[in-house]
Amino acid sequence: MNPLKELRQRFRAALEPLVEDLEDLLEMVRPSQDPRFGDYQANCAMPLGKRLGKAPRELADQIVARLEVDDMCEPPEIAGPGFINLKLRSDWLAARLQDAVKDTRLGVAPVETTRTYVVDYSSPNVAKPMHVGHIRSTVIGDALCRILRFAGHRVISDNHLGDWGTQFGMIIYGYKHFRDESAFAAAPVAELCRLYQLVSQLVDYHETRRCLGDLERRVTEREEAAVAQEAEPLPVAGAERKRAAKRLRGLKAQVAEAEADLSQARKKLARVEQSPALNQLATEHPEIAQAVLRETARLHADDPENLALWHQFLPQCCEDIQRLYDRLDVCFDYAHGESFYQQRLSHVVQDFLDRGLACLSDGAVCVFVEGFETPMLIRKSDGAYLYATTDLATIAYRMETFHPDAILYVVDHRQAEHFEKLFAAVRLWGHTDVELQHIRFGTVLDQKGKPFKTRAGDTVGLEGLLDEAVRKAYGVVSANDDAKPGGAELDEAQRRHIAQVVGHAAIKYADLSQNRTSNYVFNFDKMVALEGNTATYMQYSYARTQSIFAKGDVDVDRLRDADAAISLEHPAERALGRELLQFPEAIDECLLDYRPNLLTGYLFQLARRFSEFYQQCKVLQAETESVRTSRLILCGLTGRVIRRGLDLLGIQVVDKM
RNA sequence: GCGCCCAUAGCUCAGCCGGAUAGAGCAGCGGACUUCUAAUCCGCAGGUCGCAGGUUCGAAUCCUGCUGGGCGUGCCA
Repeated sequence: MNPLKELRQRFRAALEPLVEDLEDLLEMVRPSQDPRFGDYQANCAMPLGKRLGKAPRELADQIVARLEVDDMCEPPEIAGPGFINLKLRSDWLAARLQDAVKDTRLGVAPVETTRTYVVDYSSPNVAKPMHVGHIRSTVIGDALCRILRFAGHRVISDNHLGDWGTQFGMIIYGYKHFRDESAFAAAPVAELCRLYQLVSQLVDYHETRRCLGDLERRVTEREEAAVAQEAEPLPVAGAERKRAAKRLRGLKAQVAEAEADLSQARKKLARVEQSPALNQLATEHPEIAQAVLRETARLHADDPENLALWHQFLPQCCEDIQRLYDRLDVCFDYAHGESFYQQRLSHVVQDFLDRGLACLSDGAVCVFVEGFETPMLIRKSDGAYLYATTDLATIAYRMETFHPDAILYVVDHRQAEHFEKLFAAVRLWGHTDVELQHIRFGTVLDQKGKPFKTRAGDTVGLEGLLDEAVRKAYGVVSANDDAKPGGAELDEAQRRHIAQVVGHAAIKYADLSQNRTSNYVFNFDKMVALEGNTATYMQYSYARTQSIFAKGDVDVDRLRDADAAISLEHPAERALGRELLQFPEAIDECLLDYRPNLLTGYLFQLARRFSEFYQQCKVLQAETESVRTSRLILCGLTGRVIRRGLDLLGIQVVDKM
């Protein structure tokens, strides 16, 4: 049972005779923020008073008089200007807890109307090794899928792989010119990866070489502009003076930016030029960028040789990525990459043209969308298609194949405008009865606050990151085990297993516990810190629930069926019990705006309540047998809610830590 | 230039479709280990919620302006 939902139902009955249109009033029934005001509070008397022109306190009296909550709550109290404070009765709490104990869904009722969701997330470029930038989409997307499924929805997870772009032209070119036959035979994935990076570096080298003059010129121009601005006499008046100062600051920042770009470009060049081998390759392949594009174009034109290579390489590339998904415990129903939609692209463009939704401009096919100055391009002037084209084709396919009620895109916030245009174009195209959501999240930043760059080289590989987290977790697990008063309890294999679970969880949780819309500063130490609001704290709490059963030799399942009474005499018991009953509320809240951090927040609160309870209430040595049983049941339910909650986040638990 | 996002404790952040005295974690200080696992708990200290107006019985939350930062901005994804 969802207590909040139940209370709102009761308020609905009480308010209906008083007022029409009461949905917004019902939303004002909510959990109290301060325990002194009870468990829930209704704030609807004040706005209602305004609406009806009556005194809010008087209305609160009327509402309370009609409110039938005797079975559920202590007598409601009216406070301040007209707050209605509600405290749940302990016997009601205890009865609902018993319901939850017997319920495999822990009191979370399936949604009344099942919807079909397509969730599009992770979407790595299969030619490149996955790096830290892929974490957020993968982890958040996976968590949302799990939560939606648990809530009772039909969920189709789809990994929109980047498997058809220039990166394959690079690999193909590299394979044809640079491959090391024996390395390829021994470890094809690693060799393909090397080839990609080599070609990418050479392309980059020539591109940078070509732009160097522009970069130098830009620095000079900006310096001159800044000097000129500085030479201007400052206006005397306040606002004008401020504006001038701001302009100067802006110009100086631009100079710094240009200088940084230039110095980075020079470093890039030096890296190649200082290596005789690379330098030679660069000299031998001056037109490599164009050659790569030609290989890509041949692939797209169904050239038999390149297509065969693509068919050979694709599974090998995916193998590498799959290993990471296995480690992360992430899986997809479908992995329809860009290549899957190739045949449809020309039809999409033609359809837009035929219906007059798109037009030609400078040789490119454009969809103009209201509210945006710049159009969405769906075909380049050279005839090539763009990712917007693929996105449109993908939506059409999903609509006819899955008939979804909603499609969620778990993608970096920097693509917000792209999605706004895309969604608008889809509406023009006629798909109006589907919820399209860009589940945006903040960029992963480095320590300096700069976005991780995919090309710049210095990205942290995802695999190494996971290894490091596991390594750190191993250290902490061992230290904790060694420090146990009765001596260490875990053997080497157990420690390693626990370190795997704890390390991976640390990385996922660090991401999920943050509001997805804010930027995510990548901080290794913070990620794997094993204290505070972390997965480890939750996992530890879970392990403690299990260790009580082990120590007391208690059969949890038998206890569950025993129908024993639950007592909530101690404040810590009551607080824990109420928290446990709010699991359904946490799920609801979380799905309202697709924000997993609301679920982590709930779990953290629950784990804290449990720690308090654990500290203050002896379980195995409880005063009486019935209190002991009651507390054991609370421990059992706590363990199940934590385990289930973490499972919904894609995080596992262990019985001993 | 235009558009979008952000600004809350020393640090990292939560709270943001209006509710009572703004919350956590980390760091700091002081307590609690003959432990049902101290990876814990209790207490203290820490704040002009960027600034200025406005709407309201009531604003961190909504509106306007400003300041500071980030991102995006027709043929990359």
